[in-house]
Amino acid sequence: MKIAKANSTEIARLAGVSRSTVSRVINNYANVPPRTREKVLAVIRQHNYVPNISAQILAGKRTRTIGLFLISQGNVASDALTNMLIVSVIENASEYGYYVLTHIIRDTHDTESIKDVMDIFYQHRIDGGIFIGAASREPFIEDLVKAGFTVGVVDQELAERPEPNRIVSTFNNDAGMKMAVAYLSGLGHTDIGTINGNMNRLSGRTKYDGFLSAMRMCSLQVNADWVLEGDFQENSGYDAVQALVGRGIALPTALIAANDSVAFGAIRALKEHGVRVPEDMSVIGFDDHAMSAKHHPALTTIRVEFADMLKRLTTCLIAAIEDETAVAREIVSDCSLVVRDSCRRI
Amino acid sequence: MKIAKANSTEIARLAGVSRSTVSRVINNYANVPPRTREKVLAVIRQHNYVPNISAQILAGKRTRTIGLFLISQGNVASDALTNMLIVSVIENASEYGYYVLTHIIRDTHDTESIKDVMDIFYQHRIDGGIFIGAASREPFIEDLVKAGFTVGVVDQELAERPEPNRIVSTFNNDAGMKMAVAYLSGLGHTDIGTINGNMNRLSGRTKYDGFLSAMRMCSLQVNADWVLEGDFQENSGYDAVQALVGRGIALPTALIAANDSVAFGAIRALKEHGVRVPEDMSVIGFDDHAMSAKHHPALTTIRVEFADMLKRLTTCLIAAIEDETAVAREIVSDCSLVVRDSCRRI
DNA sequence: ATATAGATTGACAACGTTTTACAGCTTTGT
DNA sequence: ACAAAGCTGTAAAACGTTGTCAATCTATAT
Repeated sequence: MKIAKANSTEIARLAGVSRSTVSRVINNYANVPPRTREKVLAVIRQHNYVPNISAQILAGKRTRTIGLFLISQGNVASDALTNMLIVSVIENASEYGYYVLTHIIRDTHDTESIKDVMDIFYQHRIDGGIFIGAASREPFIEDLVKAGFTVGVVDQELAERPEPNRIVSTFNNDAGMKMAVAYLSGLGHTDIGTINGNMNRLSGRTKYDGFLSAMRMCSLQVNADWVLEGDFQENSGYDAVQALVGRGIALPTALIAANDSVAFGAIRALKEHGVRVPEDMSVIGFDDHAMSAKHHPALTTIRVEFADMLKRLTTCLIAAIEDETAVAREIVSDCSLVVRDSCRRI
Repeated sequence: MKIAKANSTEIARLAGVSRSTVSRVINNYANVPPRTREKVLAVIRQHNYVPNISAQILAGKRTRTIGLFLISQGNVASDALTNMLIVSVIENASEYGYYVLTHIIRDTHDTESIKDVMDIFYQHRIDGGIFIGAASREPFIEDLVKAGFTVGVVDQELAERPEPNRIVSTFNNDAGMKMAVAYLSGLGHTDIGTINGNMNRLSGRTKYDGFLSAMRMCSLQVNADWVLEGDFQENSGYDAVQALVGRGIALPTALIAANDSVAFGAIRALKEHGVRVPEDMSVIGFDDHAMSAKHHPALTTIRVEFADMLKRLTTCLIAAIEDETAVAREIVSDCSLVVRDSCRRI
């Protein structure tokens, strides 16, 4: 069905002015007297007139749309954290009158997938984009930055040299791990193990590196038997602990999980083997997942302010889009230790 | 920074043809000879040329964008189910080369909020929209349908009269409730209670109505003491059970929760009072939340194929956008009973 | 009354594409 | 050799805005 829509010519005709004047009214320019403005506004209201966005963009206006790119690498589906990130971006963008076009990148190594992303920018569908799950040095992001597009990236480390149209938001995985180790060490633990996330992801690697350097800093030995593989999924925590217990070797007294889901899985497996948390084993998570406070035992964890982080990143991106000068290019969010019931003094 | 972008004039000049020919190549028209086509494509590739989408739309093409509208009514944040819905729409739309603009409607009774939504349509930012959490008879949706926009709505009941540009997707809450009651009744339960969702939401009301008629159908008495208030949130299940147990009255032998989160909360409260699930109390959830299989005890629940539902709705919407004739206007998804460990024969 | 500054308005060329109408050039059948 | 028919390619008119420039009013000061 063809949608009948008034255009500015029609409004101008009905209001007895020129299209220019209608445009001036729409864009709130100062040089139109109240009487004329009111007359035009009345006609606009009466006809439900809304300017055609494509025409506005074509004539040089912003799209007032930002892209939100989620790198899925397999598992994007039903995840409360991802939802929080998306909602956080959308709600914040909305505050500034911006819309969000969300796109999922299945595989950053696939030419087709990347072409899709580049096209969104080159088509001029969006004014800028936020990338979650990609490193800011990823080649295609470099390409976008070089081409002059404005991007924001949630990364694990800041860009080596800041560029005006690249905003990098990090949270300090490394510092978080140090908090976890220091806390456990303070409770008297020396036998500390860890369940890693995917090591082919930067966040997996930085967490593990953080763990290693934190252990060194606290003068604790890293026991290779207690460094378990995981993939940020709940089941991987379960499986890792099953395997560990199954080997019949000595257990650590504390475990640091790459995230809360992994910690849940680990605790589930521990329970099944009669290892009580926190009596027999202290467990620390990472992220402060929505369920962590409700979990039994309530999970001690390293809280990351994801929502706030994305909110700040969105705000910065929009600021950079609207005014290319004088805006923060680096956002560092701190982690904090949330002490609940899953750790115990030894 | 100004983005340097080739336009079709430039491509035409470099390829030694006219702009029209470039356009014909881009749009894959038949009447351009292979030699010319190749020549033009080469130049396009070489210069990373991508047609300006606004210009295309302005000249009468589709936006190839659909709106995804989430009605939040307060609680939209960190919810795995919502994420699944969003991802499902985006991934499916992507299959057809469509983009998704996600928008959150905070309050369907707020004029400003509704105006924002209408504007997105009237600006011609999107070709159609999907609404989650609104009834298809909601006035502003009626307005959109009347204005000729193509919309898809996840509703609890089909529209009274089908319209070519309105697609309604339902899942049978009512039938789901009947399955739950019938299952419990089959296990020998007669004392069945329920924890409702928000009664100001259609899904809350239809579930409760479904419960009532299912009880009638199974010739079971509804005990008003066992009809508990909830709001679809985990805590409301906890609170409802706390209140119930606190009253010191006889307990039902089974509870049907408005969704799995509420069931989790209810079970948590039951556990705290030493009421074992399923030994002392059977509990059935609704939705089949991602956590339900992992929950302890694994939750028996009425599974709703949300992802599949949204996928079908998206496909239908796009079909309706591209071809206004001969497309399904009604999508009914069935629920299914997933038997796990939270119910027991009495 | 006149000059002048300032306020208001309108005409028109962009913006980058699609699409229509048509002109020029080949074929093809006779 | 000629007309009809098919191919290619071109020119120009949309599409609906914005923004610049110049023209026209209006009020104020002289």
